[in-house]
Order: sequence, then C-alpha cells, then structure tokens
Amino acid sequence: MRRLAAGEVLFHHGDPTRAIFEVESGRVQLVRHDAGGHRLVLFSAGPGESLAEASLFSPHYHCDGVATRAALVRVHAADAVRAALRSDPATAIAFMAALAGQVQSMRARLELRNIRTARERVLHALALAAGPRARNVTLPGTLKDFAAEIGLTHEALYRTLAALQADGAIRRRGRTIALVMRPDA
Amino acid sequence: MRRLAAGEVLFHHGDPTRAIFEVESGRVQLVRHDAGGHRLVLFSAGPGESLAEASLFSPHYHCDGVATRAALVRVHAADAVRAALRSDPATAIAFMAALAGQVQSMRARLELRNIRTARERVLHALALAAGPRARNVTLPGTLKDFAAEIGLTHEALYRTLAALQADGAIRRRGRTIALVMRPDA
DNA sequence: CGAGTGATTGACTTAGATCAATGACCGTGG
DNA sequence: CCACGGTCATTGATCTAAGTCAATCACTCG
Repeated sequence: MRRLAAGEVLFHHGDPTRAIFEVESGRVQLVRHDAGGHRLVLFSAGPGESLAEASLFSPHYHCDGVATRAALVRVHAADAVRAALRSDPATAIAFMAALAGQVQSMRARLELRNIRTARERVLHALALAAGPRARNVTLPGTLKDFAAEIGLTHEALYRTLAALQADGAIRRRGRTIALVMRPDA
Repeated sequence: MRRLAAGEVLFHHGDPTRAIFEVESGRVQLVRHDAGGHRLVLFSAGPGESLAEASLFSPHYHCDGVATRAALVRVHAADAVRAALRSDPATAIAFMAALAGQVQSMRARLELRNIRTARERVLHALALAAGPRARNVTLPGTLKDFAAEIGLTHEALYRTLAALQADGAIRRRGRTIALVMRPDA
C-alpha cells in the first residue's frame, strides 16, 4: 500500500516492471509525453481499477504513472502476480478479461480519433462516456482533460460545446452534459 | 480451417463470438466503419498471427474480420479456447502476453495520432514500423493503407513523403523506405 | 485491350491550432 | 480573513496545415 500526493509519480517510463497497482482512492493516470512536450493520457484509473497490467509482460514500464490527486494504491509485486496467474485459473481468466476490455476500449478511442470533425467527435465521445442508452454524462475530470483525451485543444472543445448547445444538441449544467435525443438512424 | 477469397468477410460486427482465428497465409484485418462511411483498420493479421482474441470475452464481435487477399485461416472454437485457457497455464500466459502486446500496440497507435503535424506523424510511424534500430521499412500494404492506418488522407501522405524525400529525411525505392540518420536527441 | 486501382500532383477551402486576453474560482499562507 | 498566485473556462483574431475536389499516368488483371 502506498500513499501518493497530488502530482506524485508512481513509476516512470523505462523503470523495470516490479509491480502492478490497484487504486484504492484518488486517481492515477498512465501518461506519455512526446518530443514536443505534448501529454497523452492513456488510461485513468479510479477506485477499484488496476493499472500497468499490460506492463507485466514487458521488462519496463512504457509510460509514466502519475497521481492526478492524492491517492492510495495497493501494490502487487509482479512476481507474485505472475505466480498467481500461473496457479489460479480464475484469477487468470479475470486478468485476461481485463486486458481484453482494455484492448476494446483502446480500439474505441482510436475509432474516435478517426472522426475528423470536432462536432462529431465530441458527440461520439459524449455518447461513449454516457454509455449505450443514458442521456446524461458527468465528466470525471475537467473539460481540459476531456479535450486532451479526445484529441482536441481545449479551445476547440469549448467552442464546439458552445455550438452544440446553441443548436440544441446538448444541454449543460457545469460538469454534467445532457445529450438531446436526435432522431438518427 | 477455412479458405477465404480476397475481400471475403470472416465475421461481422455484432455476430455472436463463436471462434477466434489464426492466419495461416494471406492477411485478415479487423475493420470498423463509422457513420460517415470511413473505414478504420484496427488490426491486420499476417501468417502466424491471431485475431479476435479480445472478443473471446464479449458476446459479440465488435468489428468486422475481412480478408484483404486470399487467405487461409485456422478456426478455434471459442468454447474450446476458453477451456484450454482454464486448464493450461502455459497457454493462458501466452494468451495474456498476446493481449498485453495488443494493448501496448494500440497505445502506440494512439500516441501516434496525438502528433499533430503530418511530417512528424509520418516519421514516427516509419520509425515504429522499422523497429528500434532498423533504418529500413518495407511497408506491408499499399501507401493508401498506410495513410489510413496513421490517420492521414492518401494525398497528404504522398505529399509528406515527397517533402521528406526532398529534404533528405528519407529515401524511397517503391514499397521500401529508408530513414536517413538524423542527429536528434 | 479496357476497367479498376494505386500513385502523384495541382488548386482551393476550411476547420481547427495558435496566440492572446479576461473573468471566475479556489486553496493557502501571512 | 483576505489578498495573491494558479488553474479552469471562455471568447476573439489570425494563420496554416491538411482535407477536399480534380486530373493524369502507370499498372495489373481478367
């Protein structure tokens, strides 16, 4: 168990993979930085979620793990986890399912990035965040974070949201956004 | 074992997940289509590679499986695979490693999409395709496919390649591209 | 030998990135 | 308890890289 202050780094890109983590409270993100200093959040783990599972099969972490706010994480030594996966089929199956889920969520995000226009991208992202039949989303983080996650500058996101609101496609109250029913296919 | 003609569909988005596949020869891609008719290739499996593993834990396939050319695929019934994963730790570990690899490759692609300029994006993609220290890449498919994979229009890709070649950052001979050593960090 | 597709280049347009400024809010240290 | 520094949210002005439309040439495949 380890306690992290807001902004504290749990592990660095390139560190040898010694453990995987489970978030008890707070939030920890997997982050990568490109040459231009741009920041990409690959995954964001809240209470009950694990992170760095995929690194269990690589010698090094391939991104940074950073607490976005004060957090408490459970630390599982990599060796122990690997042993458990080998000896306990149920654990192994659960682990595979988690990885499969990550693959699919990454695919969804990639698909989102393929949408060229900001308007459609934002609408899809909101629909995705809301889930299949929900009409409302409460964004987990700031609008800025959301912008980064979907690959837009924050300015573009603000403008797009303002435009969507103006023609009645969404309604907003702070962090919460309501998708107005559209008669689409 | 199943033989596919070029363009033939192995499974459709939404079909119940009854099997996963292993490519013997040819090439099979996981493809998704968005509302605008745009096409996104999520994964491309050549000889020896498997596809649809991630779907083993969902009730339905979440994308289409299409042969890009004549192909021969080995069919593994989902039930049998699940049973094998439960009973044989070695198989299970290998499967997990494969999924973990997919997660990381998706992350790499997502990172690529975060690069805004075509020039940098193309260079990164080429470096990625070439591997850590290789200087040459022979693209698996057409330039058009490559363009789609990295999220550019084919025109933008052609122009960018031409520009890169013009200032000596790359050299080309047909499908093969040589990255000219840059004195970067 | 035509039809279809990839590769390539030109001209034009535009959506979104960039740069910039402002107000609201929030924690915090004196 | 409040002024201050910091970040988020928002909007304006401007610019440009990449998308879109279009035409041409080279191939390959029945």
